[in-house]
Amino acid sequence: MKKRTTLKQLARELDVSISTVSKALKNSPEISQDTIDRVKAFAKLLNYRPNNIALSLKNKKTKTIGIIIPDIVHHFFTKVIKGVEKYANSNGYNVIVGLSNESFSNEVINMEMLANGSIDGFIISMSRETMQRQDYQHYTETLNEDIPLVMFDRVVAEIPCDKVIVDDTKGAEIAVNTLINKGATKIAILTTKDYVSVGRLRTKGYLEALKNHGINPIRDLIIKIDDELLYEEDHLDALEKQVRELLLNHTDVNGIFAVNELYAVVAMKVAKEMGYEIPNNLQVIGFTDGMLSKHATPTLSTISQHGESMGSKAAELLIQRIDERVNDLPKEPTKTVVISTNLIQRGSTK
Amino acid sequence: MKKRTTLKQLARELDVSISTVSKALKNSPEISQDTIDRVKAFAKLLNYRPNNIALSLKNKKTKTIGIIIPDIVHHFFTKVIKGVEKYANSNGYNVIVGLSNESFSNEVINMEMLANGSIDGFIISMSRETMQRQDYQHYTETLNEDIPLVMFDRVVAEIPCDKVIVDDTKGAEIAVNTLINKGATKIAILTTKDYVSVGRLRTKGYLEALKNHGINPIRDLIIKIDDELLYEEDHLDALEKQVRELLLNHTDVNGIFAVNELYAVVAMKVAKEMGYEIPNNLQVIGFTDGMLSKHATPTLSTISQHGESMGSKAAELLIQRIDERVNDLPKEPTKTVVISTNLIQRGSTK
DNA sequence: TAACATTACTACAACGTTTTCGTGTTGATA
DNA sequence: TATCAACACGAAAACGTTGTAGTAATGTTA
Repeated sequence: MKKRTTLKQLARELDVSISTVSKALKNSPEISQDTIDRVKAFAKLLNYRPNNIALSLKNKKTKTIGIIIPDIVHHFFTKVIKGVEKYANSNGYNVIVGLSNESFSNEVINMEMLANGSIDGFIISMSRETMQRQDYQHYTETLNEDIPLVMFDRVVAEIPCDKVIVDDTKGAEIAVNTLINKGATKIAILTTKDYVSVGRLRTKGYLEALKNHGINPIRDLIIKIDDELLYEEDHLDALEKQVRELLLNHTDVNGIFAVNELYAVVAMKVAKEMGYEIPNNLQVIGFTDGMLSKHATPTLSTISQHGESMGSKAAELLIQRIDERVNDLPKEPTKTVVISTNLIQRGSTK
Repeated sequence: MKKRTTLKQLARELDVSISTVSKALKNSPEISQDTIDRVKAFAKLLNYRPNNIALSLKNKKTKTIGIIIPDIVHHFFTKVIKGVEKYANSNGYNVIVGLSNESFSNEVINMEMLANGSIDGFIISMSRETMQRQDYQHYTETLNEDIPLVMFDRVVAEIPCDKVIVDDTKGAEIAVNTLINKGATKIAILTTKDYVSVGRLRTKGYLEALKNHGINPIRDLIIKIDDELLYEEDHLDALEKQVRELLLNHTDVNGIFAVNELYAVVAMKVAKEMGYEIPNNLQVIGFTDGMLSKHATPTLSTISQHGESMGSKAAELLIQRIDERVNDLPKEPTKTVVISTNLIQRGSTK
């Protein structure tokens, strides 16, 4: 195995000490200009570059942050990664990605793998299974070990750390308000089971909007979908069936709010098949702005989540914590940053 | 800053040497069962875990692989990452993701950042700009430094390294053959500029299929799209315009082969607006199987690229090379693995 | 000319591991 | 009782850096 150029090699060949080489490369005033020049020239010749690992060991920081997400084949998370990368890179940090695949044990394993000194801090969105089990021990342990942690989107109040979320409730409210203002009178919601925090909050927003307009919620119009494996396999059939039943039993539904893009698109598909005309007699709004929204027919109006901003913000918060830790600064109280949502109007609303 | 438990601390508190602690934790026969038990109990108590960075330094390997891709907000790349992660993780490797954003300099910077010992090897798909400039110096340098490199999808013959590709030509041929067999007689192709290798190869397959069926290619039907920023911003207008012109000037086009999903979906949209009925008087096939294909109306028939398989395979090849290097094994000649494509029939073909 | 500064370097410890090579204490054997 | 394993452990080097604390060889000052 060929070995990379090290200070030691340079020192030996130039017949000076390792310290001298190190200092020369850093333009230390302790070293004569002559020597500096010689060392630098030779270092360039051998294409010397300092070994990051050695530096990490010495400095006790890796300049790497770990991001753990439930699924990478998902536009929102991908946007977040992009935001994290951007901010991290421009601050000299690298990004390690860990995928939990919505599984609790994968999440734990991934975190343990990285918590052994490989990273300076975590950015995490909880896996579905973790939310279900409500087992947050691995987060607590991480914090106990004084490894900074920032949660985003799927967060949980019990963990005392910085968080980045969107105002799910407010976003949902805006969506439903919009539907109402545009004439929808009977609005259904496609949401997730309650253990998914974002689904729960968005449902709350839906209910509040109805209430503010004096509309009584109807149990039948609140469809809580079991989204196990939804994105991975083609388990869309169940979803389609539920939407079909909804529209059969309540033919006068004229508004649908879906807590994600996929539900909205599937709902539009089913509705179209059943003869509904979107947006004429049925208006639809989704949540999260991705590829599907832009290219569906009709194009889908959505509440945009600004994933990239969330990512940058999370990275910013994390790096602040890292600095705080490294420089032994007093600990700021934990923050929760709310990224504002906004409605992107497209073809699925009037 | 709170410090993690180290061997030294354990040693001091247990009043034995560091070596003893290290060996005890590894069940060395040199150490008495008594001591082993004591050490282990105490280590568990203090939640000791070995410092990865120190191990990396000592072992001269990081158990981390770097993957550099042009864009993460892209279903195909995301699938590849998933495949890489899966294989890597189950072999004890972590994955660092670097985004070039289709920019040459970003690619170079990212690689340099990681080549300083942070990773054991690279998995790369070239940025568009790199393909344009045909400047491969950073790849060559990486290989010269004996850092293993595996390229996928967007590869280039000049670089002597393992590669994972799909048979773009064959895939395109299958697509066009299918269109012809299903009755299409005048088939257009939406492709990229020639410097994008995959576009060039897929165009080649298109031409071969036509030739095999005795159909003369028509220059006007070969639309080479300048896809700068296509995915990032809404520069779809230009694309739409080109498709519209095509369909206006050649109203009898009854088949379209698009070298990616997005082109296909946009083409379908424009065609529908112009009154074409898909698949009755216009059939469409795309390349790459993503979210859009599954949820477009009609659903899009595509040549599947099997991104996840490509990722796993790339990871496998890379880890083999790493082992080869670490164990000073003789170097195998470089391989190019071709992942077979297949047609997924959906609603856009008869 | 003795005391002291300045210059231009080198030695060494430290970061946290692993591993090789000791070494002192037992108990058994001749 | 001297010799020698076997046992249980420790010292030290190595991985590649950085930074502190020396240290010679000059030059400057009183």
